[in-house]
Amino acid sequence: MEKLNDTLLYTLDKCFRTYNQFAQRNVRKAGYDITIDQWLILKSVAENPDITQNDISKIVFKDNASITRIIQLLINAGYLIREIHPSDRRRVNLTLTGSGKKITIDVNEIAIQNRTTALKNINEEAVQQMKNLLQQVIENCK
Amino acid sequence: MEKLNDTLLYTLDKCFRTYNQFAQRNVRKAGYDITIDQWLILKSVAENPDITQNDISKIVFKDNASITRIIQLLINAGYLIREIHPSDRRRVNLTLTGSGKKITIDVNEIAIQNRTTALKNINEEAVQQMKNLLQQVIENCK
DNA sequence: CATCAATAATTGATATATCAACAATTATTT
DNA sequence: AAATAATTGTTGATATATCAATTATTGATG
Repeated sequence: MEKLNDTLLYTLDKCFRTYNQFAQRNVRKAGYDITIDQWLILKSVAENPDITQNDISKIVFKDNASITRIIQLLINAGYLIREIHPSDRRRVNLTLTGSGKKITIDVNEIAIQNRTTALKNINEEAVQQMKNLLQQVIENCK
Repeated sequence: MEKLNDTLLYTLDKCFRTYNQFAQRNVRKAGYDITIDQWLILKSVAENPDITQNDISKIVFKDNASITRIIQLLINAGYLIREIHPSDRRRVNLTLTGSGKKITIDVNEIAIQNRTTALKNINEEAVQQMKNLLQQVIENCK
């Protein structure tokens, strides 16, 4: 039987988890009480002011139900406001609060730094090539 | 602010999830009621008969607590037997049952097929290079 | 316009991830 | 040998993932 750690999925999994834990650790260390996943949602609202939760779920590649619950936590934390959308009562209208805006920007700085560290000694071309390969794998799995 | 989907972490995340969902779907479609994560644990027991739960957690890159709970599910499903280790009463002794052995092998076949599909049109050299890059990222995050 | 289909979001159930606290056992130190 | 430290695993609490069922609303069709 093929050894576990020879597979690409294994390395992918390990890399993603290592990166994610590393990034999360640095955010905590800087004193911010937010997860990377929560920040990604704040960021997608910041970048797309009129976005729906459905679209967020596609962007951050998570289930609709997860988005609802994470957003509830972000509201509890005072980073987001949820209202009924004026032109479509099925939708929600998400707005960043002042502290929501601040933490989105602050954590973004840390995220950029994280990326720099994670990609140390890897040239831009190689990163691009890796992205292309990952994209090809994604296509193959559809 | 940098767009979300330009980042490597994003593509990594997406690729891993897509691959995982794809693999999981194929396992279900073949009629097996087991998750990829559960199968990975069965497989690591099959490959390392005297393994501890601590070591499993390192191999599959998960928390100790998660391993305990997943193993409990595998016991409930009749795939694993847990006993006290004869020479160290702190440890557990994990053994695959007959159906545990069978499903480990069966799902392995599907996993090999999944990998082939996922890596279609990607040559061996590129896969190896991607693994190396991912490994480099892992090192950078330590 | 009444009905049916589609869409947006929520909720429930179960599995898993993570951290911290804990219990049991074994190893080490003095 | 007794005290202390280290190791192995479990449990509790909370967050998240996933699927299915449900509600509310809007859109489409006859």
